[in-house]
Amino acid sequence: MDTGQANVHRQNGVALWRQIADRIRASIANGDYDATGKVPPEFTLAAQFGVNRHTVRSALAALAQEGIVRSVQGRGTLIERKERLNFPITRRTRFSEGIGDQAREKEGLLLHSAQEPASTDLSARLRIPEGTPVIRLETLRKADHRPVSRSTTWFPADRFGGIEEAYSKSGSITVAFRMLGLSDYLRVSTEVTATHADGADLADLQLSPGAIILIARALNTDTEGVPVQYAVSRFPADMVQFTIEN
Amino acid sequence: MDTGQANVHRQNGVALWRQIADRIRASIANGDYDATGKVPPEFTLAAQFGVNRHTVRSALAALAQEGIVRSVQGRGTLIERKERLNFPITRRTRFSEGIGDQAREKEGLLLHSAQEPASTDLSARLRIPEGTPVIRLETLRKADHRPVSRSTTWFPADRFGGIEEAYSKSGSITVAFRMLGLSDYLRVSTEVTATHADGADLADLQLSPGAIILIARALNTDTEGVPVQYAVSRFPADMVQFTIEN
DNA sequence: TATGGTTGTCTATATTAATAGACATTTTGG
DNA sequence: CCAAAATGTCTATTAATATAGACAACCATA
Repeated sequence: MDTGQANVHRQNGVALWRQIADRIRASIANGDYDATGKVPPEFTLAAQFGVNRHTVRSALAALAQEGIVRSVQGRGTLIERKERLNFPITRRTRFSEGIGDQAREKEGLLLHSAQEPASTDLSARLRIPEGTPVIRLETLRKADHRPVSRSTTWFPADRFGGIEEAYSKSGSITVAFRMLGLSDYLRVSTEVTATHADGADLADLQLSPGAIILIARALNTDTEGVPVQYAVSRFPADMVQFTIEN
Repeated sequence: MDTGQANVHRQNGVALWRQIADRIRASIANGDYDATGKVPPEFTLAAQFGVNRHTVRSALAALAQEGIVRSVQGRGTLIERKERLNFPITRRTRFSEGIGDQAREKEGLLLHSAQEPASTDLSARLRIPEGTPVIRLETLRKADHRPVSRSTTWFPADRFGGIEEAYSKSGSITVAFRMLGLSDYLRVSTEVTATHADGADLADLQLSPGAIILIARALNTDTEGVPVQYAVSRFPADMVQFTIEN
């Protein structure tokens, strides 16, 4: 669709090798090299981007570090991994079902949980008085053993006491809710923004610096419209896209 | 909500000053400095990020270049501009109404138009035979004289001949559709991804290199469900967020 | 098995990014 | 008006980034 044959820029605070790495990563995700299963030769890429071959090699080294490509002397640079998960955002958005069969193994890990008073912002979103106790879960989700999202999520403590255990056991919010007597819930709003990955993202999501993060801030309610969960989730932008079906 | 007190990273291909500029820009957009209307002193920022004061100065110089801050000797670094437009994505998403009163002046510019045969991908999305003529519009949207999106959008040529003129005159897709006899249309799907800004983005959207772009790929149909428009729009991520209300 | 295409490694050099320190200049507020 | 708190400017040094060229090592295949 978009050719994207824009050239690479100097003196912008982003090293050439990183810009090139980002471009190649995007091309791979886009399926541009599917015919061969290989990235074009270093020589060709260097000419294409108008840089020295060594600069391209730096870019490929970075991608190899991420596990996306593997260079083999004499053969070329092979594509190892190529994925972009699609997350449908609907009134009935659920993480695990959303992935569907895009991944064989799905995992939900509880990194940390705590009880705390609701901040001003949070209390407004959950429609509870400021300072009301809420349970905060820090979770990491994986698909086929690759981390795909890092979430911070809050629940009213009075209604969902013990949800940390329920989630820890089941690895699923949907199941945890069910264990606590909430059989159904609805996504009422989702805000989507994007930013550069910070240190925590790099560590948790196993990204390389300079990566882009998609952020979704979501509010779920029960069928009566009473807020039950507010979540801020961070996804690696090169692995994930959101789809909103109306 | 998220404190974001992650530190800055070295040797990642992204210059420290750029990482710091991005962080400060985000803090400004987030309203962190609203109390004073000023960015903290260079000394303080340097300590906060663990870098030399000169490095912070480079970051602030970049933000000044973007018109976001203005440094005044003796006083400090004043915040000039602070905006993040919100775009609701619903079944009845329209650009101009979506912005609503978030901007006083709204503009839609036609950069270029052409007629071309539909590609494989496009024909599938618009549900027309491959190669069927489509009209492509390249548009730029502004709010209060600042560019907020750069779109490429396609229409079936047989049904919407002359839409380039209609858009050019009105600066609005909604109005252009109406001029061609389509009084109503619906957003059926939107895909959201993010990437680094490329050269064209930098030029068209007046961004500084390294900026992040939110990409929305949208399909609109008439009330009968027949596709009438497919659009790929690019938004500066630090100025825009999407909201999906279910 | 020879050859062309490809990645791996090495040396050298120039430019950019980052640190460090000192001091000048300007504004604000007591 | 003075002092504190800012930003502005200058010099010097080190580390990271990028270019350039040459050649070795390896793989596929004709």
